[in-house]
Amino acid sequence: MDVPKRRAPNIRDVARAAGVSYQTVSRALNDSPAIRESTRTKVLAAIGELGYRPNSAARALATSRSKTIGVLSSQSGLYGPTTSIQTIEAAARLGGYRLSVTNITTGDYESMRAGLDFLLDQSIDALVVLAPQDGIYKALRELSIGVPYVTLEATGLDPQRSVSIDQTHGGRLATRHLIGLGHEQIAYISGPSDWIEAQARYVGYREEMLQAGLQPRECLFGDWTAATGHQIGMNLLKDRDFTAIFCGNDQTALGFLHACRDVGVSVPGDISVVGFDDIPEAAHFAPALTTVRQNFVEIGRRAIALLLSELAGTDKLSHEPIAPEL
Amino acid sequence: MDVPKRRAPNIRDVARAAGVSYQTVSRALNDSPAIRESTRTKVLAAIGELGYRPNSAARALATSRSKTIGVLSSQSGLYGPTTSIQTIEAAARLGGYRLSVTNITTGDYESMRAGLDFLLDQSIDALVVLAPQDGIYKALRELSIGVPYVTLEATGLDPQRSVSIDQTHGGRLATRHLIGLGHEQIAYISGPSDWIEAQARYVGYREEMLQAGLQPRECLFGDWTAATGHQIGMNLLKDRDFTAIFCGNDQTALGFLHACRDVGVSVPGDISVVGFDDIPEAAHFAPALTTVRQNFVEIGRRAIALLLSELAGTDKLSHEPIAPEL
DNA sequence: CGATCACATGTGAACGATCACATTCGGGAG
DNA sequence: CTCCCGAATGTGATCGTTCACATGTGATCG
Repeated sequence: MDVPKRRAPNIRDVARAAGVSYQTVSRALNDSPAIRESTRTKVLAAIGELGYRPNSAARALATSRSKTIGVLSSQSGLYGPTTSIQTIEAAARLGGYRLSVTNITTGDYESMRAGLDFLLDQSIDALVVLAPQDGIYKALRELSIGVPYVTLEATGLDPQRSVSIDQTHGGRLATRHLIGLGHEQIAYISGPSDWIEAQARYVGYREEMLQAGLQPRECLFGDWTAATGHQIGMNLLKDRDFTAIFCGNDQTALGFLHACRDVGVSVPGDISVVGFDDIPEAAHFAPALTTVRQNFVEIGRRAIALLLSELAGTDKLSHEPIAPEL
Repeated sequence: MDVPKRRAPNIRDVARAAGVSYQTVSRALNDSPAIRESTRTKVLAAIGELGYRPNSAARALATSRSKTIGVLSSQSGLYGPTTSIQTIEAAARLGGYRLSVTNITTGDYESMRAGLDFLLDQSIDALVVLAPQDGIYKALRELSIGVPYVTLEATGLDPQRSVSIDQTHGGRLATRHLIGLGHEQIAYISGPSDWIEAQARYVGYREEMLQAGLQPRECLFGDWTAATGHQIGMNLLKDRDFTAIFCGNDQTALGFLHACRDVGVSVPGDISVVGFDDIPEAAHFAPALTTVRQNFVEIGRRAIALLLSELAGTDKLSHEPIAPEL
């Protein structure tokens, strides 16, 4: 019977090879203390010999835990979410969890719901929501999630389950910096209007302006891309009734800088520009960009720490928002 | 018995509610043709009422197909891989598959192997390898994969299972462009030395130089970041024994442009710069960058098409490398 | 020396789906 | 009216693991 059956070895094959019962093998796999060291090594040897890999589906079925964390993410090559997800993935893997990521291309309610539905069909153990748009709370409410979840970068609406950087504070920082340079006419280019954090940054901008006795300007909605930053910039620069600008993210700022070059306006001579995110490229823009750093790694770390501790039944951790820095 | 048990409804609960057998429910779920339309709707109604979701673990166990595609990806906020993965995710979801992504931070053999191991433990149905570094083939060879897989952006070493953009051709395009501008001393900044596609681009550069009767210069290894581009640039510009440079990717080019500003060298007046990738920001650099466009979306699309057709048992599709464009 | 007890191991029954096969039900042909 | 056949539905076994509990095995102690 040396004919290799087309079937992968299972726990009983290992048991037979090791001369023990299948349950003993199971114990060896799960680091049960109730097993003699000698038998454990015997079992592990058999496992190595057969090239046995535990079947995760069977395990998931028996334990009703899939060791999978679902991630709903707004489609975006954006630096922030990407960084956070990578951190989450690494931390999850360390904790024995894998990630199932679903991207949504449009931020509308329908596709959020579809994305969540897709994830919930997968019997995930926990959920990370990195879709910081307005519709998300409605979607989360309507589908009864049934598993622990966190929302990322959606400041404050649901503090118990959200990990975020204090965007309002970030907006104030950026604005204060410009005011400190002596500017009084400060424009603001935002991201899409339905992004929660973009709204929060505007709030920070607004508060800081009012506090300094200055007139906040209207919020110009972009889409986080350099192309839009450029386009809005070209429009703004026609009038040029401002001396400083706060851009919702660094890509937008890059586009704006480009517009300045096109029109022959010098930065920071004629106009001061502040970005947001501190992407690695920002230091190399022309000129180097002043920007607000967000610790996306910390975001990811906390998100996963929160979930894992909840999955392990430990007490909840702290939820204080993370402070950004200039 | 109206007490809601803490247990999620299963297929038998649905069957009971609909007044049919569990097998009939299964048939309704799997769009079996052997079921009357009226019973199907009856079953679907019961499903909706109970909020039943099929248990994917149980299904995976019974069918021995997990509907999961594993992705091994080199850690990178890099534009290319990120874009490809997003495309893959969308296409996979459309085909009913979900993605399990594992990032590796260092490109060494050990962590590749660990990453693959982690994925193979998950009973994946197929594998996408987006880790275009030298060690990957060894790792793939040593772990017997046992499922269909494709490697992405690892030009040509295993044409049957690889989807790639013709990097050599891309390297030639970029170099030819510079030669066409009349340059004779053309430098080259690469990515890390173990990246397969970086090597291929250098080959293209080299071939094109030789063909034009010019002396190719040595390959300077960076790490795809702007910071390194800047640093290498500062070094290079001390001597300034070249009039043009081909940068391995756009971020590197950005860093190099920064170095040029630092030293007071004008681009493209004194030195011509060509990038690679055509990231969305490239058009907004100062000055706007000439770059080689790679169709990362097409890469992702083909990868998933290849895998899905193999999973469905259809014939293999074409494997021609994708041509980049300037 | 035999009862006790902790420790180590083994056995049956889930988990929730699909697969393979058995059964029922109508309706048309002979 | 019977027989047969295909369409629709039902029943037992199975996938590979863990859980709950039963059983065996030494060592300890009076």
